[in-house]
Amino acid sequence: MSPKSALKAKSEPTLPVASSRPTLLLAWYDRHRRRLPWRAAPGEASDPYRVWLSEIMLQQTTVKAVGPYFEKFVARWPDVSALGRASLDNVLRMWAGLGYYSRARNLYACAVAVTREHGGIFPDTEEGLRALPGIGPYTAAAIAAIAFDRRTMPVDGNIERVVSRLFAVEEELPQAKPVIQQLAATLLADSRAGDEKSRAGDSAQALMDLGASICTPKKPACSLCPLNEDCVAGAQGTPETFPRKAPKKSGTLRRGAAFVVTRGDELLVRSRPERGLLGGMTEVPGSDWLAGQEDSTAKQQAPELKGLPHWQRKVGVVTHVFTHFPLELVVYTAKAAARTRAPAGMRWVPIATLADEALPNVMRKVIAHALG
DNA sequence: GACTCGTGGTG
DNA sequence: TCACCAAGAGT
Repeated sequence: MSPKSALKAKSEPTLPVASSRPTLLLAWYDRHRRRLPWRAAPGEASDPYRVWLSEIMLQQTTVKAVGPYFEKFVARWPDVSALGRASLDNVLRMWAGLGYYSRARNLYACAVAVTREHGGIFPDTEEGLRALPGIGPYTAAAIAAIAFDRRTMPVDGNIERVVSRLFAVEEELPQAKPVIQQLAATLLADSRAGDEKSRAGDSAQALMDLGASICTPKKPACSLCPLNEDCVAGAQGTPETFPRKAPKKSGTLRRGAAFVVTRGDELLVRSRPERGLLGGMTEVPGSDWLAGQEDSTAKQQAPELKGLPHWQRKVGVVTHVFTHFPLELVVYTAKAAARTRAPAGMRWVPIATLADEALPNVMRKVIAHALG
């Protein structure tokens, strides 16, 4: 303990330690923490592999959506070396439906790197973690704190919201990120000398649990909040107006056509380019997806399929909303003769095994619309 | 710093 | 309904 803090402690002997925000936060967490599949039991060491896997899956994705995927992954690949020995195709198939598919590619690349370059052991520092594929500033800090008890504060959307309310940060996001990062770090409990744990991971997860269950985007339950007493936005009665941010523009509608061609009990599919939207995932052939495109224009774009007779347009359209644009697809179906060969770059797959394909949800919608 | 990148839930 | 949001990263 430094002379300065010793002096402070002596001059303010009546200030109860338990009233500090970090302490209140941890006390609340010990009572109300969520039980999640990737969390170690209280007092037990957490598995860096499970922490890493969950953090990647949880990027921009809800706890509820991640649950089944996490269980599937750890059942099939119980450690990072097992995942590193898998194939990218199998990883993409297991990831299908969870979204943001570049995460799956980076997940696999990271597992290979840890297996081959780090002997199957994750780096235990923020810097070392940050150098791995798919691990950015947030995830590096989260793993360092949760898995290795490094005294650092990861800042995600939850923590941005909690902190911006607690201190009534008027600056808009994303400009406010550095300020929020600094303020968030003040919520870490002090490191004690010797064998005392910093509990940085618990502090971070406490803020996330708080953001998920009490300090919610809309209608926060301030009366249940352990930090209610010194929340500036709460005192102002305006917690919902934080964090400040500029309104985002919605994307322009794009249209396209999709062609569902069957050959008996098989379906014609192809793989999308490795980079870009739905990179590397399976799709049925179709037109480009363009703003202002007419359905009749979209239908022209299938030169490889021109030979097929009896095209039938399904009534209605399939709609899907991506992060930055909504999409409308018209669906055409055709039946190919028994021994029709797949055009270059395409292949026939049994309809019965479509569930095992790396099919993004928008394609599942298209196929269901066509065949259902 | 501004875009790109999925999907499902919410009020 | 629809805008917003969710344990963000890569370019």
